[in-house]
Amino acid sequence: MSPRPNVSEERKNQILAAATRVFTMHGFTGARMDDIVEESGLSKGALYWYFDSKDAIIIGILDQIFDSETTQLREILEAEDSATKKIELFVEMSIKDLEKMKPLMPIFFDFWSLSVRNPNIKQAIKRYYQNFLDLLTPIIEEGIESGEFSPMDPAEAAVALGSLYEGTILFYIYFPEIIDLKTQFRSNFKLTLEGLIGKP
Amino acid sequence: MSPRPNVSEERKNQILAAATRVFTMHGFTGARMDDIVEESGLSKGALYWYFDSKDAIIIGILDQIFDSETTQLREILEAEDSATKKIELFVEMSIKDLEKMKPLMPIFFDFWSLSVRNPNIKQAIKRYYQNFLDLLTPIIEEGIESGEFSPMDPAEAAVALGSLYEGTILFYIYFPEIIDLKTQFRSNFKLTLEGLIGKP
DNA sequence: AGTAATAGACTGACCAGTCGGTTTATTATT
DNA sequence: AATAATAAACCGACTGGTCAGTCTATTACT
Repeated sequence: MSPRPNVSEERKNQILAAATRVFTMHGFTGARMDDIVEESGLSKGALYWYFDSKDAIIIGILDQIFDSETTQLREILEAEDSATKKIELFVEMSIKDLEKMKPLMPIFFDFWSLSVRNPNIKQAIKRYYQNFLDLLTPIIEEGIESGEFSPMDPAEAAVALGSLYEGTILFYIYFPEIIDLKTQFRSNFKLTLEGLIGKP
Repeated sequence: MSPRPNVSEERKNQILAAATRVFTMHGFTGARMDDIVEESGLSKGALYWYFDSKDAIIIGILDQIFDSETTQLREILEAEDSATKKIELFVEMSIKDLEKMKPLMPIFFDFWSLSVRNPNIKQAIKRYYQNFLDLLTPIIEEGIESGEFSPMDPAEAAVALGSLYEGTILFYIYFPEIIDLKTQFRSNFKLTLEGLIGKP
């Protein structure tokens, strides 16, 4: 038995939450471990007790974000709807998620940038996108089989949808005053959905 | 008058070329000024004679890339083609450009990441995307007027095309073994083009 | 002679990670 | 019930190395 109550989970979350705030403000490179120390209300020793390095903290954050994201996405597949309806559901759910993610978006730039040099981070991101594609592909297959969509390569179409998703976020980051995320998102996917359906 | 032959332009290009190579290998943060010194075959004094700071070098690179990019893009507008044809031309030209840009792609992650904290870099990127949108919007307007495309907000559609463009590159970076850039690019834009055209 | 250009040793701020030590809750022993 | 023993959790001063940018000296050309 532990001679002290186990607070590991609580502390880890405390540190990840603090780190997320600090990274949001200063970026990964700009953030100092001492900033996270201060923000978390703990000490340097405590930080390094729970995480081996700055890198380990960022991977912790990534996993946290990605876990919650894909769990929700998976629920769409359960629905007994048409493929078109599922895609629409997916868009609406993404919009909701995006609102929560807004403040985190700048961190993603850092993640992408770090992933070039750090295989662990690269793997984490790849896993996430792969999951994304694995969820969309069967929906499109389904739509083609049912005759809702024109014949096409489902994997390719899934990448198209994913690209649109990520690209829209990118543009939004640079033009938040011009782009209304919800409107733009709906209109982008409406366009592509019509492309999927094709001409009769 | 210069008491020595003017080598400024040559030196600047020499430095930017070296810096591009070094950034590609190590990323912006990971690259040391001494690396660029070595790669350029010059000295630290020479580097700082031509560029005030590391930041100044990155902005130099950005301008170089963006200038060549938008110049080509502008030529499309000169063409006396239908809007559909112009979009197709744009896609084909983008594909050609992309091949050249492939090795530079990881640098863009750094640029995006840096732009969060650095207003100058942010401005440079915004300018580029804005230019991009300004070129696409009139093509779409034209298509709507001529009846080629369904009625829609041209600015919104331009953002959709831009998002697709950037998003596709993003996915390609993570799945180069699965995605064939040319095929994917063509199929993505074909999809959206059909969406633009809409049902009769 | 005068100036643009180049060289590279040096400085000083910065910061990830370490390490010896301290505290605290729990269990074992008297 | 008091005390000792134990191990997890925590603290923060310090180290060692890194690196952008500076500065003084030198070169090469007109």
